[in-house]
Amino acid sequence: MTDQTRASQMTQDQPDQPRPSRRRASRLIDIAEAVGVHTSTVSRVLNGDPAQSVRPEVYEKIWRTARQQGYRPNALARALKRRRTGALAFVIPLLRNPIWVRLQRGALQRASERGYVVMIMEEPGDDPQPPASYRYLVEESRADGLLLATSLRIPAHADGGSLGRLTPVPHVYVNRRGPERGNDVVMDEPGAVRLLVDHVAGLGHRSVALIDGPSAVDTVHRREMAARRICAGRGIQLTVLHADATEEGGWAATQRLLHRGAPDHSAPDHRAPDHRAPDHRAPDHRAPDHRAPPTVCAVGSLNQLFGVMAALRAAGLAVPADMSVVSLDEDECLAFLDVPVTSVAMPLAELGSAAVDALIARIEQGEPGEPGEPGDVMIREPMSLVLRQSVAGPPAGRPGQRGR
Amino acid sequence: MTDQTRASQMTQDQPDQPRPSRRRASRLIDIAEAVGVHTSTVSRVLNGDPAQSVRPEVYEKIWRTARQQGYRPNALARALKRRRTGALAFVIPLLRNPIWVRLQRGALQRASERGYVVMIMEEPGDDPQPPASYRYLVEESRADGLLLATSLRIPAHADGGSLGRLTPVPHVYVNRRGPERGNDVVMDEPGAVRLLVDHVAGLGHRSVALIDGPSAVDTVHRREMAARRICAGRGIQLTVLHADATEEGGWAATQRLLHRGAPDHSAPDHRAPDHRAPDHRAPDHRAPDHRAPPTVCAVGSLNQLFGVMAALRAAGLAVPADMSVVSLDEDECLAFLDVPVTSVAMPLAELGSAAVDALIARIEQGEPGEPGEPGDVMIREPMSLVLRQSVAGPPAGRPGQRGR
DNA sequence: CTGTTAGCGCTTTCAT
DNA sequence: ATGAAAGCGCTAACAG
Repeated sequence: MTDQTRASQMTQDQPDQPRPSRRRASRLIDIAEAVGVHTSTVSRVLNGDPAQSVRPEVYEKIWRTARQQGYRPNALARALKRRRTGALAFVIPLLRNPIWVRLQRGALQRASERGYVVMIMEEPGDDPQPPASYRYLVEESRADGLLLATSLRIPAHADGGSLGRLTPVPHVYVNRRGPERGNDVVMDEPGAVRLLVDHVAGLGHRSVALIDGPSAVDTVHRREMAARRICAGRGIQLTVLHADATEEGGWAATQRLLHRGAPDHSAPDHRAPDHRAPDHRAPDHRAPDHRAPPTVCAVGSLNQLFGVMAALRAAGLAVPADMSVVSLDEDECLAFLDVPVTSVAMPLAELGSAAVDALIARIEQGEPGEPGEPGDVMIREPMSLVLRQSVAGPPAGRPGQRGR
Repeated sequence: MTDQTRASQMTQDQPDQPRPSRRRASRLIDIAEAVGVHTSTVSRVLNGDPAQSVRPEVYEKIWRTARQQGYRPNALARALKRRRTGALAFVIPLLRNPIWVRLQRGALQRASERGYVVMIMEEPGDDPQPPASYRYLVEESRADGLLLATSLRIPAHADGGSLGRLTPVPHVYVNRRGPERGNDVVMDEPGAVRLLVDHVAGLGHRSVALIDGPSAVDTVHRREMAARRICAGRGIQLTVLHADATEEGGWAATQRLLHRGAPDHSAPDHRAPDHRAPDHRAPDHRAPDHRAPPTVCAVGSLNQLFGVMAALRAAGLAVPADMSVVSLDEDECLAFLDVPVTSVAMPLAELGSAAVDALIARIEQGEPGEPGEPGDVMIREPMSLVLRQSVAGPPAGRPGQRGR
């Protein structure tokens, strides 16, 4: 079949050298013939079919020849027959954020334990697709189900259940909530926020700022809601600032925060070293703001954190003397910054592994919806505060206040 | 087949609700029947078989029904028949390093342009497997070929060509050189080193240190060789320090560098903030070292860079006044560090995309080796120096020297 | 121009 | 305890 190809290549020297063996992979039938039994027997033996037993001698012989022929079941043929590929697709928004790395690792690990392979797809950064646009992976039988960590918080109406229409596509939303209930695997964001707030409240802080990604991102939204509730309950003032989940974004948000309540816009041009810092949110319509200025910045992502620290530094604010900082994203590098940054470490690997379990449950149960309803899962693994040097009590003498 | 499963779930209320349609995906034969032609005709039309034409009316009708049935070719069946899966496997060592992220992006992008999907596999960090251990992906027909970026520099003898034995497995080494020649896709590391050395040499530096990963990593090895050659050629002293490609490693290597030639080991305990800093290399047997102390640190990876900066800071050395620093890994966050760090930006995305092209060439040519030999590829895209504030001339008055 | 025929490699009743 | 037969969904000769 590939004769023309081969022919065009054979007109070469060394025509008698041991030609790169073109022998194709060993098949079930090769073993069957070698052993002198039928393929179905080989199949049963190799798959450890518990139903019936085989004569110990054939059993032995089959395994032996399989091993010596280096037999590998053809995943394609098997999948075609079994109607199951043994692959999961994991759709990730922006590979650059380290949280996905950890999450991925947990997922990969667990999937392989359960006999699945994971194919990772990166959502094109420029135009985020709705989750339904990954249906094709299942419809084309490339994967049995979808792990969705797409960037946008999916409005209930927009994509409402279209993922499970027609051919029901097994899927779970990872670290996000999808439009329909019952397919979400998330962490305890409120718990993380509470840990953080309790920590700084205990130190005497009375006003905190939360700098996080766009509120269209579900995690961000959940953190914001939790923060509002918790701070209200503890009588702590909260200022929320949304910005891109980038260094730039963190920088810009911090600028906004620092210039809050400062009606003179004549502040020196605090710009990021070699970038422009576009202001993404509509101008703060409640400015000038007379609330107590925050003495703590909680930052939603590592990337933003770099921008926040830089902006604080540029404004001449010392951390933690003038401003405490906490990252909601743990990373090894935090320990090595000029001011080592305290963070909340989330159970990311557990999230990844739980998501895989949840997805496999949906795949293997066959019929979706209804009874035995898998339901949403919230990772119960405890998060922890990684104490470093970016948090202290509020600036001396003015608990909860900070001078200009 | 899934009857028992389903049955156990049917004993529920709402037995009359529009049960989640179990209709399975539309097949070729469904379209054929709807249109009233044979499946082969449908197949030809849908695949745009250039050989023959069809009556425009059937052509139209086929496309129309295909679209309205939401037809998706079953990748499994197709692959089984065509003996090609349309998938590539990308084996990556440690997802945490940002360079793989960029590389991945380039690869994903290009692969999808060429009609392939990429499944990413992460090599278990603890015990790196030899590349040959990923053969199974091809042998089981899960992928058509392998993009290998495994962590270890493969000794020529160890794995000698075993990847192409028996069933020849199409593969390329990405950013690495494999045991056999002809399957490597790499960047111009010497060029990067030259760019860096020329830059600092032009500023008057005469002694530079290269802090990089373990020399078992191929990139590291190539950079070291290039650095030795180039520095020798320019009369510049070079000190090479290997350490783990982590923050810890960078910290430890810097310690070693700073204590070089200081026979008194009574130096204060410069330890990383909250880690131990194990010394990985055998003690420097040529100590005490009387060469001119380096006035520039070139750092091989972003993770190490954090450790290097921290160690310099802890030692009371100002950057760039006392020591210039250059990262061989560009990343947005470098612009936001307390001292923004100059770096060499490598064409990572191009590398990823070139690797995909190279692999596809090997896959589609059928017969490996011999004529039309694809050969190694070196990415020609230019790298560039991203100038920030971590580089200055050598400490005043002592060109190329630095005080203790 | 289009239908027939034969599988790809494997699993799975159903016989024996 | 094992073989026969059917078929997953698609493609590719080869006929007409």
